[in-house]
This record gives sequence, structure tokens and C-alpha cells, in this order.
Amino acid sequence: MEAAEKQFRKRNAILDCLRQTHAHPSAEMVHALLQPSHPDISLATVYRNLAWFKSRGMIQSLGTVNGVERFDADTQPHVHFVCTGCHAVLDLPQVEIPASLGTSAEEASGCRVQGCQLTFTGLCGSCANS
Amino acid sequence: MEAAEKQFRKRNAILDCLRQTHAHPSAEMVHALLQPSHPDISLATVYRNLAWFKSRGMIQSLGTVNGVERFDADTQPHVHFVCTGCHAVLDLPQVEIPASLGTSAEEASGCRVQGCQLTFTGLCGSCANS
DNA sequence: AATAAAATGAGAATAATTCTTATTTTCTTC
DNA sequence: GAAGAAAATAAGAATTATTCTCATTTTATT
Repeated sequence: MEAAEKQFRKRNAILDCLRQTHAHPSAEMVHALLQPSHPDISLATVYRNLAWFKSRGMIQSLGTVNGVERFDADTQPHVHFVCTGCHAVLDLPQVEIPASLGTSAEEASGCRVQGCQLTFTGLCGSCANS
Repeated sequence: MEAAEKQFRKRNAILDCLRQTHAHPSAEMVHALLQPSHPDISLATVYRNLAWFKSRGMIQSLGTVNGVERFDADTQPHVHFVCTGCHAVLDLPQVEIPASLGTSAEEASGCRVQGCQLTFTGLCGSCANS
């Protein structure tokens, strides 16, 4: 195995995991997802590296759902739907955030706007039917 | 003092407090704000009643800022700005959420949309200058 | 006034997250 | 490739926001 492949194996596994899922997982969910391929990864390492990536703007936090922080490897502003029943988080790529909102927000607040989150809440299909 | 005035004195004090501030406070902040007028109110009662009001749709949670849940007595959909420096939460009443977004979200997701949060993050005026 | 129901205070319990420290892995320099 | 320095990790302890328990107090009902 070459050096390049060995570098930060676990750190990279965490980022890859986040990039390959659409579940917008929590730290515990990432840890669980990694169990098959990396059974020896510790939960502390998952937390540590998620914070590391986040501080470098490589991933974003979606805030907490049911008291647990959720993460997304997609750092572009995009719209989410959070199910209040099963706590699933879905992307809504069909919904566009008007660019005018950001500029309008900056003018209105006198603040430097750096990020934006638009989140809809409600019941997903399966939770609405049960 | 009449019965009507005595009913649920502390519960009402908590709701009044939330209605009178623009700070979008946490449970601890509400507790601190109530100290002068209600020094004998317990933190557990603040948490309990915030959850009570929330479950009845009388207040809303804005999610967590810096790991702490923040509340708002204004249950209408409206836009917020969260300062990542001092963790202040501001209303941006000048920014309007296009109604089309909600219907678009419902069509896109196939989910029943019940709520919507649009939050901008960045640095407030004083944090940007320090 | 007597009783039932609801609300509260105090502190214990819980759970997500962060921190500490010893160890292991990776990187740099020779 | 070996030696030393730097970074990353595992394991579990510590922290902290929040919830829970239960005895007591307050309020509502009769």
C-alpha cells in the first residue's frame, strides 16, 4: 500500500461516507455506516473529524434534528425537508433559493451574510400514512 | 388577587417573557430574564413550560445555536439571522419568504409541509468589526 | 372546607458531545 | 530505511443541555 493511500485512512473514510450517503447523518449514524468497512473506528474520531471538516468548510452542519446534529457533505446552499415523525432529512433539489433573498438579507440586517439554510418541516410520505 | 390573575402565574410569566423579548432566548436565558420579577422560578419549570407551549404550537423552536435551543413567541414563518460570533439571533422582517417556495416544496417532496425556516448565518455588525 | 388535579422545586438521571491521555500512525529528515 | 517529530486515534472520563422523578405546593372542583 502506498503512502498516499494510507494517509488519514479513517479521516478520509468519514468524509467519503458522508459524500456517499443522502441520509444527512449524525455522528452516530456515520459511525454505524462505517462499521462494516472500518469496525475499529471510534465514535470520538467521528466527532473529531466531523468538527475538523466543518471548521474547514468542507462539510456543513444542518443543525440538530430531535436533539442530534446532522451533517451534509454538500456545502452549496440547498433546501431540506425534515420529517418530524421519523426525523429523516431529505434534499429538495427542485426548490431553488432565490438569490435575491441573500442580498436582501444583507441589506436588511447590516450583517455579513455567509450562509443560508432553508428547511421545511412536516411529515414524509410514510409517516403521513401511519 | 383574583383567581384569574393567580392561575399559572409562572407559566404565564414564561410566555410573557418570550413575547416581550426580541432575543430569541434559550431556556437559560428566559430563566435569567425572569430572575428580577420571579426569583423563585426554577429552571426545570422554564424547560417544562417551553416544551408545553411548543407542543401546543403557541411558540416555536428555532433549533439550536451553539448547541442550545432557542425559542420564539412569533409562530408566523419569518426569516432569522444567526451571528456565528456572538450567537445572537435577529429577525429579518424585511426579507419575505416567497409563498411559492412552500407549494413548490410540497410538490417536490410529496410530503406534507407544515413549517418552514429560513435562516441566514454570518457575522453581525459588532462581531464583524472585532 | 375537602378533595382532586395540575404545577412546581430540587436535584438526580440521561444523552449528545467534548476532552484527556496514552498509544499508534504518519511525516520529515537524515 | 531508521530516528525523531508531528499528527491522529482509542478508550473512557468529563461536560453540559435537557429531561425525569417525586415530594410538595398551588389551583380547581365539589
